[in-house]
Formats: sequence, structure tokens, C-alpha cells
Amino acid sequence: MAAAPRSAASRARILDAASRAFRAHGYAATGIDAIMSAAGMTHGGFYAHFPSKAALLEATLVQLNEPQRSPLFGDIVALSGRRLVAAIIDRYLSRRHRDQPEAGCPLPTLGAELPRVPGNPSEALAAKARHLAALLADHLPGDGATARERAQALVALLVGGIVTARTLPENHAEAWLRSCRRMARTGAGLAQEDG
Amino acid sequence: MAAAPRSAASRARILDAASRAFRAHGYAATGIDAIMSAAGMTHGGFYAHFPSKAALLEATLVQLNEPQRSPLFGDIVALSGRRLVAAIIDRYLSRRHRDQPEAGCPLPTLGAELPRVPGNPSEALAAKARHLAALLADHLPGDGATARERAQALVALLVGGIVTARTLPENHAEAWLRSCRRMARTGAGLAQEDG
DNA sequence: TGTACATCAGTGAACGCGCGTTCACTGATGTAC
DNA sequence: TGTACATCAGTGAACGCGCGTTCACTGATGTAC
Repeated sequence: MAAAPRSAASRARILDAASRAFRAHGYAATGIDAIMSAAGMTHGGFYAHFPSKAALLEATLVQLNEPQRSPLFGDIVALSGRRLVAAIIDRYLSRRHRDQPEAGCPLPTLGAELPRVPGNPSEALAAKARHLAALLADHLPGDGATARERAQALVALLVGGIVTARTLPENHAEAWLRSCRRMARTGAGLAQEDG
Repeated sequence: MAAAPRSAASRARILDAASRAFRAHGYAATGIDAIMSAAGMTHGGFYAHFPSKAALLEATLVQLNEPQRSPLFGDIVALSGRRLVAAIIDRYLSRRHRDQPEAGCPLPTLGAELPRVPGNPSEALAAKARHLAALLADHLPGDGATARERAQALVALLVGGIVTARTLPENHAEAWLRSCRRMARTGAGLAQEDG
């Protein structure tokens, strides 16, 4: 039996605060002090819940990989086929996702930083990319190999669409995202519907 | 007349070292000490050349926006039309670019970090994205509006392809990049040639 | 119900350490005469 | 050609500051009897 958790509620608050802060400001730029403040505590108590900042990062990524926790896709499990694919494209490449990194996918925010952090935390990110590609592949038209290929490129387009849209000023972001959504639908083999 | 530069060669060495280090390790994670060491000097002399670390970042981005300095495209100015587009896609989404961030495009490495840094250094990155999109649009098939749209999404796919491929382990990166290249060619309206 | 004690969760001060920045100084180079 | 001096480029020690981590301590909760 592992040691009993101290306070499950506190641990969950720390984990949630960290998950949002890492996505909003990056891993290195987020201090434990800020995380604990957001969780309503002082920084000293942190080490009763997690052995290190690196372990906290790992825990946030594991949690984000739980399907039911997936930030953007919680309520679209009822869909399937091209309606599912279209919904993922539209939610991922949305203005809301661009503007709220703290509530979005960790790939655009942490994808560039984590491969440089010692201890391979980017493995969890790679798993996220592969899971998303597998989900898309299951619902794309075409045979298996073609669908898998398209799904991989689609993930890249989603991630890159958000990364680039976040560097652009607000008034250019919307048109940019629309262009990305259009290529995503075409690349996915979906019929072009509305803009 | 502005003050005469101290040592143009030293300044250029600092700028080059910083440009590579920022792309390799990110902006915040790169110390002035490391940059000056790479330039063959001690850290104290830095402020004779640049007023601050932020100004150094700005200078590196401006330099990377000079067309003739563009890291990946130096020797393809002779091409045009779909051959140019195909060459950009193949070089950008290459194993070499994935493996050598310090010599590559700043968008995948700094795209997520700079929008969070105070002082809007990401404006220079946005300019990079727009310049690349404009270059592609000039050589894509289709009318102006369509070409511009496709070019924007293409930039997103290029950037996202490298970001995601860098999170993946080496043995999966090659197939992933190939998938991205294929969708990029299709999305650009090019005929599918070899893998 | 009441008392004594053990355990628990969180506090806040303190520790190294590295970073951006400053600055007095050194040695080399250039110029005046 | 030689001397005296000013200027320049880079050195290295020092400064605050913030961060990850540690730890002695406090107050609250639970349990034994």
C-alpha cells in the first residue's frame, strides 16, 4: 500500500492550478509560489503533495491525457465519423482556443519547451499527439494507412494553426484560423461547408 | 550620427550566438553568460553592445527576417512557381530541420514563448509568418485570395509539423514528417510526386 | 463526556543558486606633437 | 622615431532578485482510554 494521500482536495487544487498555469505561461516561467497561491495555499506546503516541480509537470500531463479530461473534446464523444472530425477541427482552430491557452491543448503551449527539459517530459506530449491522431484516424474516410497519414498531418496543422495564430495580432487571427480550418477540412477529406 | 559601434565583429558574433541559442533553448532559458561564452567573451562586456537581453532578442529576430538570412531558404531564390513551393515544403518539414532547431526557423521554437514575453517581441515572429505566407502565396496556383488562404494554412502546417515532430521520439519522427509533407503538397495544389 | 496524546496539513523563514545588470578596472590601440 | 595621453574593448567581481527546495514550527483533527 502506498502512503495515504494527505488531502486529496488540496492535491487536486494544486494539480489544476499547475495545469492551467503551465499552459498559460510555460513550465519554466511558472513558479511554485504562483501555483500554490492560485491553489489558495503557501508555497511551503507543496512538497507534502509532490516530490518536485518536474513530478508536478508529469502529473499534469498524465491528467491531460485522460480522455474524459481532454479539454476541448469533453462533450463531443457522442459524435462519430466526419461530424466528429469536423467538430474537432472547429473547436481546436477556434478563436476561443487561441485566446485561452490555459484551458486548451498542451501541445501548442508546451510542445516547443518540453523537449528541452531534462527527464523527457515530452513523452507525455508525444502520447497526446498520437492519441489525437489515432482518434482522428478512426473517423476519417479512406483506408487505414491513408487515414492514419492524414490524421498525423491534421494534428500538425491544428497545433501549428494555434501556435501561429497566437503570435499574430487579434485582428489578423480570425482570418488566419479560418484558412487553417478550411485546409484541415479539405485535407481530412470532408466536403467544404461554410467558412 | 549615432555612436560608432565598438567592434562590429564582436557584435556580430554575439548576435549569431544569441540567435542560435535562443532557437535551440528558448529565450528565457538562455543566459547572457552562455551567449557571451559562445561568442568567446565574458558576460560583462555584453552591455557595451546591447542595452538589454530583450533588445538582443529583438535584434536576432530582425536579422532572421532579412530575406537573404532566412535560414532554410538561402539557395532556392532561383526557383519559382510550384518548384519553389515544393522545395520550401521539403526543406521545412525535413529531418534536418527537426534535428537542428538552432539553425532553423524561429517560429516553431519561439512561437509559443514570445507572445508571453513583455514588450511584444512576437510581432517580429508574426512578421516572419506573414512573410513566409506571402512568399508561398506568390507561387501557389489559384487566384489571389485562394492562394493567400492556402499559403496561411500551409505556414501553420509547416510550423506545427516541426513542433510536433520534435516532441516525438526519433524513430517516429520521419513517418510523421512524411505525412505532413504529403498533406502540404496536396493542400498547396501540387501534384503528388514521390513520398 | 473528558482528558492526553499522536498525527496531520499547512505556514513562513531560510538555504543555495543562477540570472540580468552594473561598474571599477586593465591592457591594447590610436592620435598629437 | 619617440613620448604622453585619450579612448576603446573587454574583464571579472559584485548587486539584487526570484526561484526550487528544506525544515522547524503551529494549529487543527482524530484516537485511546
